[in-house]
Amino acid sequence: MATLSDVARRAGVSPATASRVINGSSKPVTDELRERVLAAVAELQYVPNAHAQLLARSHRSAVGVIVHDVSDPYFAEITRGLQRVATDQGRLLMICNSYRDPDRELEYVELLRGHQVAALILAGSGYHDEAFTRQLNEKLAAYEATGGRVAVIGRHEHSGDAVMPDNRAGGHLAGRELCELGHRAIGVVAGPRILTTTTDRLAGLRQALAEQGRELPEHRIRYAEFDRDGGAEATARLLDADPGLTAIVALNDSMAIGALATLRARSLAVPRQVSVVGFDDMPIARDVTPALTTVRLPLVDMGVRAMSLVLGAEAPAPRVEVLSAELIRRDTSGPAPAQRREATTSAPRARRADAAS
Amino acid sequence: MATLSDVARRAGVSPATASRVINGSSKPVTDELRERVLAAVAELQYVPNAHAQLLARSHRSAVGVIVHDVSDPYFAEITRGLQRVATDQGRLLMICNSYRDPDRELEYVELLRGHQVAALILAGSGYHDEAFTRQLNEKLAAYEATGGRVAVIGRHEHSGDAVMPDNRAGGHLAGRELCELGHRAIGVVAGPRILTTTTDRLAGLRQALAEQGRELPEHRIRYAEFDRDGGAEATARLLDADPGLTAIVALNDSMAIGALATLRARSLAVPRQVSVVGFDDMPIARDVTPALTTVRLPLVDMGVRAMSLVLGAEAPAPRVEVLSAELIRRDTSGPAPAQRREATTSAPRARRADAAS
DNA sequence: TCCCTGCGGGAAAGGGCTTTCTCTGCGGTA
DNA sequence: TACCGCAGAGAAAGCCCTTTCCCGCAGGGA
Repeated sequence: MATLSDVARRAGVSPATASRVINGSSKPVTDELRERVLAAVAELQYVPNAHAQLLARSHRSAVGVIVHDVSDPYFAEITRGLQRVATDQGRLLMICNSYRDPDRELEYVELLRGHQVAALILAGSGYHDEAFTRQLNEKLAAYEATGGRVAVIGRHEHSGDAVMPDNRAGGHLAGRELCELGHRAIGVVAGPRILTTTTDRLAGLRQALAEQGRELPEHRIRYAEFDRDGGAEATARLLDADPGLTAIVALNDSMAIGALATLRARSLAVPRQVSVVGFDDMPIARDVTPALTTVRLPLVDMGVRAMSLVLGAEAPAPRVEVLSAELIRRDTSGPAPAQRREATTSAPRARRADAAS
Repeated sequence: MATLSDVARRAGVSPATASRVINGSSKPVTDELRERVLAAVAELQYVPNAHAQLLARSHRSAVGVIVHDVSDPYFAEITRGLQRVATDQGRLLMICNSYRDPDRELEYVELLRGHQVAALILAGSGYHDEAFTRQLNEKLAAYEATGGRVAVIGRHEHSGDAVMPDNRAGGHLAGRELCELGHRAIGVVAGPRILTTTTDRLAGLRQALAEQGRELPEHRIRYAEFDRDGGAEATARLLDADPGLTAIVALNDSMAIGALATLRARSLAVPRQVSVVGFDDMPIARDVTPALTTVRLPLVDMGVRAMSLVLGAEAPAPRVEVLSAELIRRDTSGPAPAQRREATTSAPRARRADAAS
């Protein structure tokens, strides 16, 4: 690899001058020397060693991002928002997938810190895990102590600024909608219970039911992976245990798609026999058939805000921005079938007649 | 930020010793000193400066990857394959999204070279653009000349090893299937014509029709962006121009999903009135309704192979691995409706009666 | 007893770049 | 003419690590 001094030698100038030409320094250089340097760069196909540069100018310009998985639409959208702002400001993003592994999350914080990022953004649910939360907080605090900026998206329990989708309100929206449609036997296809996102959404849902004097018994909840297959499987378990269900809330859209797959496999008509409500409003939600009723979160905006917070002026105290959820009515939700309402027992098909309550 | 010498000073040892402890060097260090160093590291929350490390050990270990967009399922799957191999070998991946902007692609090659990556992988279609292709090739050659390894996925026109999905055979598969189902009025929803992927797939399709003595007239092809909205829009244009179409081939699954949306909006039954065949077999293909008939490409495997090539032994000459495509029959394809076959003119609805040929 | 060996540790030389500081030579003012 | 100031170029001091080379010392063989 050609180095700067190779270029300088070839151009017959000092490395200092070469550097100035290459970086468009404010220090003036005569046109003749400039030309010579540029020519040498072209001839040698010179590319500056980024590590050496980064080391020399102790600049911190890149921003580190830790997400569950960029190719998961939820995070893809958030990342889009992050990128938009970062690009505007000429910042490079270093994106890391934690695949929801707490240890990996911790490692990535170190890694990114080691890479001298100017700021750190963690997106994705927090964990109900005291020890881990404390550890992560220590690391983040240490990073902030050295001038690093931190923002989290969708997790409240950490130091630094936070952008929070209103998961609880979203859960409430879904619950209220189904209640108003007359559903009483509502099952929930939930993500891992260790995630705060799961419990927050569940809490909102529970509250909506409570307002109608109902409750959400634990046996009507199935926890599984937060993805399509998890949703399919949880739905199957739910239906096996309680065939009288008239509605299913999936705690994210991927799971909802899995739920629809299971319902289709069992020839249950959506929404005539069973309604389905998702969560997140990922782009694909409108393209499944029937189009998915879901709770929309302003994902791109969440990314934009987080990045703005972290690149903007420092605040005396951590800021929290809550972004609200919105119900998007499409075609997977409809009135509860009269004859199926509140099929309280759980024997096979037969008992769909007893309209309870 | 604490530095290595801070740690060393605090532990009362030399930086050399501190470094050895921290990196688990082969050189032995007495337990007592080791303890002291480790304690100092913990107290100072020391994290080595990655740039300094990378500069000091001139090790090239990371691998650069340039894709269109990681959150596009096509590339997400490929990336999964790349990751798998890279992780196994303890390599870090630097992933860059070019968003199909040739200039950005060129920039990223430089950027990654500047970051001293051990290898470079470019995934995604090539361009029909001589000037660009030449430029990129020069850059890649310069990189290879300094010991860098290069592999491309899905583009043939560059130096370095190549992993090629058999786009042409895939197009042929789709075309033959539709011919066998009796379709004669076949429209194509294509990606940008500047992409070699588009033209390769189209060529295969054309060949399949030619084998049946048919041809694919240019007016039955609509070029648009390689995404859902592009597919929806192209389908609309296609249908406007030629309402007698009984089948649509979309040149990737995202476009196929857009096509399904347009068909649904126009109340055209799939596959009864119109068949649809996609391309790629992204995960979502099985979850749309009707489930998408498509041409499967071994995306993950493509990633695995490319990374293996690039991290494996160097070959005297560039290698090319061609991976074959496979037709996946699902529910969007069916026999051509008898009365709609080969509606050759293009006036409005009325002429669906003339069953030609 | 002397020399050699080997081990644990430190000094110091990079690695490639940026940037401050220094130096030279020129034009302009007193 | 003598001096000042400044523009343009280079020398050199870092930036933070890794790693080679070297040194001192203790133990073992002759």
